[in-house]
Amino acid sequence: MNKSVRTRMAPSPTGEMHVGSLSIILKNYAFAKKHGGTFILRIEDTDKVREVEGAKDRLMDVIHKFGLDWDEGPIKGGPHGPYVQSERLPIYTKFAKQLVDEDKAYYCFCSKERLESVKAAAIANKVPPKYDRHCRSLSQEEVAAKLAEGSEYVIRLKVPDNQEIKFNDLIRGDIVINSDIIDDQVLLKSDGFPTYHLAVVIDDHDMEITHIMRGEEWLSSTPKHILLYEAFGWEKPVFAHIPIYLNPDGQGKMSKRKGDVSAQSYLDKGYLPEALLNFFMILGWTPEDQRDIVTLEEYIQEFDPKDISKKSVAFDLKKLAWLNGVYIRALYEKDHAELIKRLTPFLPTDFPQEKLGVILPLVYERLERLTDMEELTSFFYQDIEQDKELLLKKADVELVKKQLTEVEEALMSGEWSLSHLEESLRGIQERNNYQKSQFFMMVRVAVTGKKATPPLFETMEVMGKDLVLARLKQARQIVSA
RNA sequence: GGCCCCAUCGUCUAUCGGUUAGGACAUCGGGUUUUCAUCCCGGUAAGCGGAGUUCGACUCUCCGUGGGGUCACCA
Repeated sequence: MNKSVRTRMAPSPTGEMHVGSLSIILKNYAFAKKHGGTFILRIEDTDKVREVEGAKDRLMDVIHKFGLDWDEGPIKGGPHGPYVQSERLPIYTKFAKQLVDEDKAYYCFCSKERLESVKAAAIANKVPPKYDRHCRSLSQEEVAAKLAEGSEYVIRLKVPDNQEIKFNDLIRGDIVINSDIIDDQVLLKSDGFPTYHLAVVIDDHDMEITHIMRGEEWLSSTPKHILLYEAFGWEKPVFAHIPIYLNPDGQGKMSKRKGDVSAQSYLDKGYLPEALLNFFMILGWTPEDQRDIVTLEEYIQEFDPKDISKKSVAFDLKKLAWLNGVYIRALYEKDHAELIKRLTPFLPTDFPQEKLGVILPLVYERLERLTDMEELTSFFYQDIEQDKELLLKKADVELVKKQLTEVEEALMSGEWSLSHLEESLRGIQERNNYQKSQFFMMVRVAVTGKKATPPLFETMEVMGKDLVLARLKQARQIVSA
């Protein structure tokens, strides 16, 4: 292709960034980068009723948090601005009027009430609800009169009768739809704002978008856009409708009812942005060699939208969790300091920061999410309560008391080192021929209060002599009680 | 319901007419180990159904069935 690739993502500031939207941003971004093209961010804020305060900034903020960025768009600007639709109103009005002048669109003065009753009647008669084109046949004089008296109006597209509308989708191939099922679409709303359909077509053309990669939910409105491109006589971009994410159980598109849908919420839950990105990459697309771990750079090289799977995919949380663990372990190996930095916001306020460096090596490979850190390490700095039943598992009171006393005495003296700890405890176990699993598990529970912990000796070393001795004493009291 | 899209292990996928249908996650079992985790090894598990086309269909066609999307002065 000789025309430089230009892709875009156009979120609407009506809520938080959806994981599906972010995934589509990733694809548009990667495709543009792969071809040395341009990725554009455009804000589609034409619905003033649903707009949410601050949403626009959070949308942009989240994109940055995932390490992505746009080449043209809000903040950055660019040769095709403004990139916020509410700042482009005159453009839409101009083109809408142009369509009316060319007899490709018309004024409609129908009241909301009339529209409602037309719809209700259609439903009652079990026919597809559709505008009855009441105003399509208004004479020029009638329209002029209505306009003169200041009646509210919208501008609707004159959709042709029984016409085959064809377009090609990069992922699905040729798609043909009969125009009869398309309503005379509202292009310009009575508040003067354009509808999505008018605005996207004008902006995508104006911003010279070459490839539209968007969610599959837009597939059925693409014919409307095709009609508009043809009405304006504009060249059509390449379309690629990307399958949507289904709930983890595979039932229906992702909904708040069944889990988190905002990209930010996954960050908040301790997923690494790069792990999430990797997850988006391999959900519905596989690299040639079928590997699961793909970096952004590799993705840019290898990704091709035409290879995206056609089917909607379940948002498999299990795989995400696995991927996140892989990324946490890799980050630890690569850059301790960076992992510590990422972990910090997830630590409780009483966490002993100065000990993080020695605690982390003990637990990092047990972290599936950054939020796991608290649960995994709380016994290092918070009071614990040992379970008597657990302490006495596979042994009786007298034996456990004896064992605890022996351990206490052994650790009282000598230097506090890993080798000393190991020699002492192993010595006690071997000399008395204690059952390994019983003895070490008992000590583990006594010292940490937990059945599952990092390696015992290392853990005790990091805890320090005072704490360990105190815990042993506490355990002895609980057993005796 | 109309229209559109889709259909291989539980999940995500490989296969692009001829394979013992492969991989990853999950799951199960084993090894390493004082627990958990990591790591290593192994197992269970799939072509929705029915007609065609073909020497031969998971793969092509059609019809069912199932799933998803969409039918606003929302995007």
